Amino acid sequence: MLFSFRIFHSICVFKRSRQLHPMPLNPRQMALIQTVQERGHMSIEALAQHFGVTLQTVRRDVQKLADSGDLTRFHGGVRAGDSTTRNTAYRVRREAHSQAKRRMAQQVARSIANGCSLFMSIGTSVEAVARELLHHQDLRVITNNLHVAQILSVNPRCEVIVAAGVVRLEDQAVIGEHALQFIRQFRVDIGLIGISGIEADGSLRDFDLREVMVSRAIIEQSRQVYLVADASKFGRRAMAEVAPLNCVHTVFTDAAPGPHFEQLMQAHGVQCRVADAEEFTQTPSPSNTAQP
Amino acid sequence: MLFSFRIFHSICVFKRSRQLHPMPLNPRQMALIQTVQERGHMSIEALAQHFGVTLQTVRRDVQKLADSGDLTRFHGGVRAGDSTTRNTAYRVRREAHSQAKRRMAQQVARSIANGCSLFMSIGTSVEAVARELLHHQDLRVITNNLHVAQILSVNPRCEVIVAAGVVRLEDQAVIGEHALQFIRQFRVDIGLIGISGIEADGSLRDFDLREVMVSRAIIEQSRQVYLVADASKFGRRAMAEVAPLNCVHTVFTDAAPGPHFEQLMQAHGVQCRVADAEEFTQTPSPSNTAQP
DNA sequence: ATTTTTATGTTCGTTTTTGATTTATATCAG
DNA sequence: CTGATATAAATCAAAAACGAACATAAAAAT
Repeated sequence: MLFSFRIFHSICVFKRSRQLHPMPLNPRQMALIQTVQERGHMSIEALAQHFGVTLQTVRRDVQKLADSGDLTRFHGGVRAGDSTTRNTAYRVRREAHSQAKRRMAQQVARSIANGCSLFMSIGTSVEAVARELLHHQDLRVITNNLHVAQILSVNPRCEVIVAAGVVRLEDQAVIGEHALQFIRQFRVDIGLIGISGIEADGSLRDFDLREVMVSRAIIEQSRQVYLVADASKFGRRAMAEVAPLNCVHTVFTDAAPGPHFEQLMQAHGVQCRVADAEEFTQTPSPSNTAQP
Repeated sequence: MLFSFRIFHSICVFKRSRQLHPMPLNPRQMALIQTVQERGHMSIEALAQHFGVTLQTVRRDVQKLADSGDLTRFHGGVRAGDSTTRNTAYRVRREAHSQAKRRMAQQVARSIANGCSLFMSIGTSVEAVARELLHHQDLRVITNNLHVAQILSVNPRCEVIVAAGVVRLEDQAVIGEHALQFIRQFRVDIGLIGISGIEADGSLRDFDLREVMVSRAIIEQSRQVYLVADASKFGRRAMAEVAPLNCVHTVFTDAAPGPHFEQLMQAHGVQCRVADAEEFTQTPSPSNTAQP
C-alpha cells in the first residue's frame, strides 16, 4: 500500500523543478552565496567542509541557487553568478518555453529581412523572437525591452538602440514619457509588439497604461506592424485598449486561434500566420538568414 | 518490487540534454582565457606548464573555447579571440579582482545616502557599486549601463532610468548622441563614474571617445562627482582625455595609489578614500543603509 | 497522537573529466 | 615531392563528480 503509493507518486507527479516565485533561502544558502561571491569560485568539496554538511547537501543547495541564477555551476564547483544572467535566467526558464512558441518566433524571424529597422517591444514572445534573430545581419533594432537589448547584443551585425525612460522593475521594460518621446523620433520598417490579450471584438488590450502608450507609439511609427501572440492570448481580457485589430498587418501565433478570430482577422484584412511543426528547425544553423 | 520500480524509472524519466548555448566554464578555462588575452598568444605547451595539466587537457579546453569563439587557435597554440565575440571576455574580467573591488564598492555605497539621485556610468567598478546599493532606499538612478539597470532593478525602493542610445555590444553600455542629450536633461546629487586610466599628470583618460563624451556630460550635470577606480588604473595610459582630476570630488580606490598620486590629489583638493580590510563587512545585513 | 512534510545523510549507478597511448594530420627541410 | 618531426585527434581506463532513490529524523500540519 505504502509501497505502491511511493511508486505512483514518483511516476505520476510532475516534479516542480522550478518555483514560480523566488523560493525562500535558508541561512546556509544565503551564506553560501556570500562565500562564493567573496572568493569568486569554490569547489563543492570546499563548500561541504566549510559548512560542515555532506556533498549531497551542498549539491542540492548549489543546484537550487544555480537554477535561480544566483550562482553558476561548473563541473566540480560553482562561481559567482554572472550579473547578466542573474535576474533573467530564472525568469526566462520559468516562461514555459514551449517548442510551439519557438516555432512561432522562428517564423517571425524568417519574415524579417536582413538590413531591416525594427521596433521590438515588451513581452516574452518578443524576446523569443530576439533569440531567433541572432544570425540576422545588419538589423537596426530599437527597443524598450532591456532583455531584448541584452539578447541581441551578442549579434555583432546588429545595431541595438534602447529607449530612454524609467525601468519597470518586474520585467525590465522601459516605459514612461521619456520612452514615448524617444520612440517618436524614429520611423522603422517593422514594429514588433506583444500583447496581453485580444478580446473577442478584436481590440488589442493590455494591463499597464504606460505600456499601452508605448505600444501605440510603436504602431504609429512603424510602416508594418507585426503582432506576436501565442494562442492563449486570444479571448483573454485586459483593461486598457491598445489599438483595434486592423492596425496590425500580420499576426503571428503558435496555434490556430479558432474560427471566430480567424474570421475576424480576415474581415479586418489582417494576415495570420500560424507556426506549424514542419517549419520547425531543430538546429539553428548560421545560414538561418531571412528572405524578404 | 524493486525491480518494477527500476523499470518504471527508466521508462518514465526523460533525459534532459541541455547543452544548447551556454557551456559552463571551469575556473581553469576562465583563467586560460584571461592569460591568453593578457599575453596575446600562447603555445599549448606553455599553457600546459602554466596550469600544470597535460597537453591533451589544454587542447580540449582550447578547442572548447575556440568553438565558442573566445579564442582563436593556430597550429601549436592560441591567440586572443576575434573581438566579435567578446562576451565571455567581459565575464572573465569581472571575476578577476573581486574582493578588494567589493570593499571599494561597499565604501562607495556607504557614502551614498538614501534618497539620493545618481548618475552611474560604465565600468565593472561602477557595477560593483550597484551591487552594494541593493538595500538602499528611495534612490533615483540614471544610468547608461544596462548591467547597472539590471542589477538595481531587483531593488523595489529604487527608481532606475536608462539613457537612450546605441548599445555598445561588448559591455552593453549605452553611448552616442542620444545618450548625451538624455543625460543633459537631468541634474543629480552624485555622479558616479569609472575610468580606464589616470595618467601621471592627473588627467582622467579613456579609450572610446563616445564613452568620454558621456562621462563628461555626467560630470557637468552632477553636483558631486565620485570616481571609482581600482589601483591598477593609476598610471595607466589611455587616449582620450575625459577631464582634469579636479573635476572629481572624491576618488574611491581599493589600495593606496602611491605617494605621487596622493600628493596630486591633495594638491587638487580631491578627497581619496582607500578601502581597507577593516571596513569590510562580512555579512551585508538589510540594515546596510548609508549615512550621509 | 498521527500523519505529512522537509531537510539531510547514505548508497549506488551513471556521467564527466583527465591523462596515457595510439593514430592521424600538418609543417617544413631537403 | 617525400619523409622527418611536431602537432592534433581518437580511444580507453581510472578517478572524480554527479544525481537518483531511499532512509531517517526533526518540524509542521492534521
